[in-house]
Amino acid sequence: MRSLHHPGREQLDLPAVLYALSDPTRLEIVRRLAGDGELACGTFGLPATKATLSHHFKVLREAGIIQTRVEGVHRYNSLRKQDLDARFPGLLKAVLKASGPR
Amino acid sequence: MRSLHHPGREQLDLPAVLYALSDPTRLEIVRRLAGDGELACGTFGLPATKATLSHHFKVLREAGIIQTRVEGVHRYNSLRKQDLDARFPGLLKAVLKASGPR
DNA sequence: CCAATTGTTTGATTGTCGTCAAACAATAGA
DNA sequence: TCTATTGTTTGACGACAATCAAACAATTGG
Repeated sequence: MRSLHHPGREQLDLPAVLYALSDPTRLEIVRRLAGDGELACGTFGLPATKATLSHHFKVLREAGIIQTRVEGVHRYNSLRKQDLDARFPGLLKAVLKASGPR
Repeated sequence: MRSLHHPGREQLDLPAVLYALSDPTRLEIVRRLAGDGELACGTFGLPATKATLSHHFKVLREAGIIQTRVEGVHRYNSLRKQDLDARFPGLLKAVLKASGPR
């Protein structure tokens, strides 16, 4: 399998980040990660096939919003809070707050 | 001409707002409005035809990010700062800050 | 080694987006 | 009234996005 691509902190692009967050499914993924820290792809229970979810994770990953750690047969995803906050201060917090209380 | 559509404050939708802001041209429009207050459509000097710009203004307007006031032959656009801040506290500020200094 | 599990990739389909030229609408001024 | 001026709308085109099924890859357990 091709290795997972994670852009560096300096490469984070605001339009790309906003675009990635503009999809309801991806926004929901981000909200859950914000609450739970680290989650495997299969544990989200969202109404989409695994192929579709894999696509959404890829969009979030390539925008630099999440990072994916491989452990055995699982992929554990987590928010890149520090990188996002360093590059776009207050943005993630505002988006999470705006997306409603958990 | 059909009257200009402006959604109410309560109807502002986060994904739609994030999507509208995810285009570089639209982001630039928002940045200029944030600095200059109120601007006619033709005064932006952006590299696009008037048809394309009209489209971008429409997307911003229908997402509730700007409001357009008709005066004579001009359309004056301004940011809906108060509505955005009421609905999504801190979001506009974070986006503007993240989009770089003017 | 074999089968089950987890997730990615590919190929196809369907729909939307950004862009432009051209036609249109509305207003202001001569 | 005629003519600029300003902006919107329409129609078209190419590019891209969301979705799924099916095939594939990688690991774990028996």
